Amino acid sequence: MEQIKILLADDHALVRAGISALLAKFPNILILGEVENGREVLQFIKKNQPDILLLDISMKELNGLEVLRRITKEHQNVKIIMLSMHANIEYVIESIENGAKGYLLKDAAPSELEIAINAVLKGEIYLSPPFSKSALKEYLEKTNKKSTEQLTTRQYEILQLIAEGNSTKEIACKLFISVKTVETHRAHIMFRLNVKDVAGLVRYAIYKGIIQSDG
Amino acid sequence: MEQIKILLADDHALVRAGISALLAKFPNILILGEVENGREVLQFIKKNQPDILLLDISMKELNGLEVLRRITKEHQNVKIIMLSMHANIEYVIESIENGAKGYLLKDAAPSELEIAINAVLKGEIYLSPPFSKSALKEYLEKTNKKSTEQLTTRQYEILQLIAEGNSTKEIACKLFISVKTVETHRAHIMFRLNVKDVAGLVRYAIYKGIIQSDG
DNA sequence: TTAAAAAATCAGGGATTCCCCTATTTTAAC
DNA sequence: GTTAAAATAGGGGAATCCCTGATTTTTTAA
Repeated sequence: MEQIKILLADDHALVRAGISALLAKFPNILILGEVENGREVLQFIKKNQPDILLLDISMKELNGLEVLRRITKEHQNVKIIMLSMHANIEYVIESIENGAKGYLLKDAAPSELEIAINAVLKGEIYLSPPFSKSALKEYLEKTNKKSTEQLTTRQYEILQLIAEGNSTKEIACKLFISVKTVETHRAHIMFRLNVKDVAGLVRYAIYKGIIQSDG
Repeated sequence: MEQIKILLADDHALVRAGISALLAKFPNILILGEVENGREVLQFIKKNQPDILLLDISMKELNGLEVLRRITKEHQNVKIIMLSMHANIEYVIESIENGAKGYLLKDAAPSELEIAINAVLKGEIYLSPPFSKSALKEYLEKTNKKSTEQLTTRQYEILQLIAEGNSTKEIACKLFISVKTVETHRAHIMFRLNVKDVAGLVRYAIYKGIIQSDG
């Protein structure tokens, strides 16, 4: 039996070591590496090809969803299972839409780990029990609704600059566009996200992991 | 060698199983039980006497700090080590003041677990490295109340309103003060916190837990 | 391939806010 | 009882925000 190569990403060393210890019980599983934030995931994955990435959502530097978006574009061969303490259906949907093959609650029974890993290796999608059935329904409903909460690359770029604290003028300079254009973009972004002020944009950006609240 | 009896309390089954697996490597450690919330800790401890309680802070039902307060009054023989993902010195101080013998970050290296357990069994107090040395210093400084990064009640109140997305005018109305006063307050707050825009205020507020990025 | 939709660009003008400075009153500290 | 800090507020100019409207480019769909 060939070994399953796994990369484990979680920002809490204890949790990481724990899950590692759990997985060590299975002889056909090999922990290729452990990393503690999103940035390290991207670095690691450039040099190594794990079969499965166990990816915690709440990480510093770059959060899991953000990492997910960046990886799935270029590394389709890596199957990603999200690890999360959030039982929000929104996270599940967002994860699956962005190419994750599984969504595992930290609340889950340890035995689920093995089940999830085997499932995604077979090409299936695995969701922790609270979701499984209802999730897909809601998912289908949402896909018909165009997922309003989606920004274009440009809008995303500008949102990031705003949330980082750049003024309208600074953004205009950096992107070589007019102040007026930046204002229009900001208005569009706010409309899309259903937010009415800059504070809301910053909260959204942090919530989504586009920027970090520290540093 | 006598066995060390441990009770493990954490609301995430995976994490619990992981730490359990880690501890299982030590023959002189016995996991007396695992529980998933504060209420269960209290129930368990009525019937069994672990030597050590590994107590996660963020749990549903009853959170760790609350459990800590209730247990230390009646069960002084149980040594409690807090488990936490929060690196806030405030939590550490609160924990130790309420009778915890240790404060372990989930960020900690797995080897710390053993070190911490041995330390508290000897009657010492163990804190995760980021604190250890600086913690007591900061504690002493705080009791003297200097800390530049401290806001007045009014400033705190206004910071919160700003970060929640209220405009200057809205804040002025809510607090029955002039728009100009709000502006002055905001300037003072920014000076204190060394930030230069509203985005920075929002990031700070989220970082400090004054507001949440969701909801 | 062409027509339609969406995205990206920019502007005018008025309301609002921001920024720097100054200033008074109230409250705390020593 | 003097000093220091906090809370209050104003003037004035620069910058930003908000709404409407518009052009060009790109993407999507028929």
